[in-house]
This record gives sequence, C-alpha cells and structure tokens, in this order.
Amino acid sequence: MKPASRKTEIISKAAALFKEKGYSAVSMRDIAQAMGIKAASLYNHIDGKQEILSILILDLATEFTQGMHEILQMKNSPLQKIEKLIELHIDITVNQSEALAALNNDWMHMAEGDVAHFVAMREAYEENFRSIIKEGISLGQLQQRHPEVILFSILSTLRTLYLWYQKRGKLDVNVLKRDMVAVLIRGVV
Amino acid sequence: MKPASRKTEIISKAAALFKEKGYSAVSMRDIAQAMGIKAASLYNHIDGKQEILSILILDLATEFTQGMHEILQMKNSPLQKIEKLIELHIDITVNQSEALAALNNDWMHMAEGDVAHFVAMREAYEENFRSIIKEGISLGQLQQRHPEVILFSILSTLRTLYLWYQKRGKLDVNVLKRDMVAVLIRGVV
DNA sequence: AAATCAAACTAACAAACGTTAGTTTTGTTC
DNA sequence: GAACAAAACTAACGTTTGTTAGTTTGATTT
Repeated sequence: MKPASRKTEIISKAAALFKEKGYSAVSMRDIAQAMGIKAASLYNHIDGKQEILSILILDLATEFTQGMHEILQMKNSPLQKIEKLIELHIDITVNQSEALAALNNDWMHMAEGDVAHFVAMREAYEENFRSIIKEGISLGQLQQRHPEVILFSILSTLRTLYLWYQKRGKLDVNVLKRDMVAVLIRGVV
Repeated sequence: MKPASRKTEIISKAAALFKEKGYSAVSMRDIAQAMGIKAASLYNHIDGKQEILSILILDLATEFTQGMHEILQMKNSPLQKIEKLIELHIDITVNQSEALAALNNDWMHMAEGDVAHFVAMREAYEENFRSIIKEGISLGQLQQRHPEVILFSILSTLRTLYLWYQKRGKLDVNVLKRDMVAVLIRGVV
C-alpha cells in the first residue's frame, strides 16, 4: 500500500480521523499532526478542509453508481441483482470503510453544490434499487410487501456494516457475503 | 406539548439541531438563537454543551435498557421477544428521533465518564439481545446461522430507522410495526 | 413598597479554528 | 554547483468557539 501521492496520503489520514470523531470535530491541525507536519503545510497539497470531504464522498458515491449501472446491465433476475448489490456494498465496506463513514455521516458539511450533486446521486441509486425490488415483487420472486420497507431494511444494514465489520475480527469476505445474503434475503426464521 | 421547564426546552431545541448538523457543528450561539435568547443566558439553565448531550443520550439509553428488562421478564418465546424488541425500537424512534440521532452519532463527544457509562449500557443491551437470539436458534425457532450476523442485521435497521421514518410521510405506527417485524424476521423472499 | 428570584442581558475572556503570505529546507535535474 | 520544484516551515490574520462575570429586567411574594 504505497502513498500514491502526498495528496491521497492526506485524504486517507483525514478519512480515518473523520470516521473516529466526525468531520466537524477534526481540525486541520489534527490532520497535520497525523501526517507529522504543520497545518499550513497541508495547503501545499489541498485547497481546504471541505475539499478533502468532497473528494472522499463524491468519489465513493461514483463508485456506488458505477457498480449499480454494471449490475443493471446484467441479464440476471431481480433477486440475483439484489445479491450482486449486497456483494457490491460488502466489497466497498471492506476496502473503504472510512470514506463510507464520511458519506453516511458528514455529507451535509460539503459545499452547497457538492451536497446537491451527492443527494442527486443517492436518490438515483435508491430509485434504481427500488425498481429492482418492484420488479422482483411483480415477478413473484419477492414477498408482496411495501417496496420501501424492503429497500430500507436492506440498505440500512449495508450502510452501517462498516461500524460492525472491524469490531468482530475481520471475517472472511466470502463468508460474510454468503451470510449477509442469506439473512437479508431469506430472513432469520 | 408544554415546555415542562426551560431546561428541557433547551435540550429539545438542541436535539433538533444536533440531529440536523451533528453535535460538533452546532454552537451554543446556534442553540441560543433557536431559543430566541443570547448564548450566555443558556447557562442559567444548563452547565454546558456537553451536559445537554449527556442528558439526551443517557436518558435514552436508560429507556432502552428498561425496555429490554421488561421484555426479558416476559414469559414469551425468543421469537416473540424479538418482536417486542422491534416494537420497542419503533416506539422510541417515533417519539424520540432526535435523541436517537445523538445516541447513534455523537456519543463519543460526551465527557469521558459518560462515554464509559454509555458503552457499558450498550454492550449489556447487545449481549441481552444476543442471548435471546441464541436461545431462539437452539430452540429451532431461528435459522442456524451466526447469531452475530442476525443481531447486526436487525439492530442496524432499527437504529437507523429514524433517518427514514419521517422522510416517507409518517406511516401509521402499527402498520410500520407489522411490516418491520415481517421483513426483519421472515425476510423478503 | 420592599424583597426575592428566575431569566434575560452586555461585555469580555482565552483558546481554537481555517486559512494566507512569505520564507526556508530538501532533493532532483541540468 | 546552479537552478528548479516540491514540500516543509514560521508567523500571523480575522473569526468563531465555549464559557464566565457582573448587571438588568420583570414578575411574584412578603
């Protein structure tokens, strides 16, 4: 894991701090200290604190969006697509848990335009997910229930997986995928 | 809805702001403005910013703990107890969504001793929940799967329900309970 | 009318904040 | 070794932060 550039190094150090204390509670001096430099030196590499946050969140949101589009193009059943989506979330959680924390908790602290951009991406993502669920219901693959409730219960679990994944010592990713698919789709009973 | 006391009025106004922007991004001047007074006047009623946060979080955590103990004393099956727990979370979400946001996102900003107290309560709560799940598995009422995965998938959905409940215009609570129990326990397929 | 008390006020504090400007250090390329 | 660029530095800026001290207001009680 090499520090591709000084800028990405700062961003990933900042992400770890944001995850721990939240964006607003982390100062530029905190980030600098984690880098072993002074706060002013950060500005040789980045434009400001908000830029760090926006890069973290918008890059990750883009990754989700791309993953969604790839899955939409597959010739799978709705149920299989949902399984793929669960796997997408798990892959991202395992590799990017810190950016995921920022995306979940601190998106509202981005600059206005970036917030709008992010919210639009999130709504499009959820709408695509909802369509898959609706199709699954109308094909009889899913229970005839509020699509909204199904969407929320799956998505909320996947979104907060990052809080839980590391606490329990790093299960094997494939085991995790299998268990999550089973529990989220087939229930616990 | 009367302002029981000036202190509780401050706390509930603060809670709404904390939910919107997070504890660290809300200043005492923000809270004062929401009350229509000056920041210094807040100190006639409360000891400081952290006290507001601790009251919000620890009172709510106590409510969860009490609910858990009542359910543990019932002579119900593990599965019925899980249903009761789901209903407990929904009742709290509907009535206290703002304090719930603080509990989820800002507990680490309490004073050290309060953090320790909170974490102990949360761990005890989760341990009780886990025991019910394990009992359900050994009685054959639940699928033979990692109790941890089941616990997490139920709890993460319930914990973030507050983010979703108000966005979709206030479903009837009893309908919501029925749907959530169905989806969380029997799955979507 | 005097006294009391809750709850507001003004003014100010030291500390921390994000950020800027200008300078020095460091390592690489001619 | 001169020149250059990257990346660090020091020093400072104007704001905002949580909080304190002391004072005034307004209603209720004596």
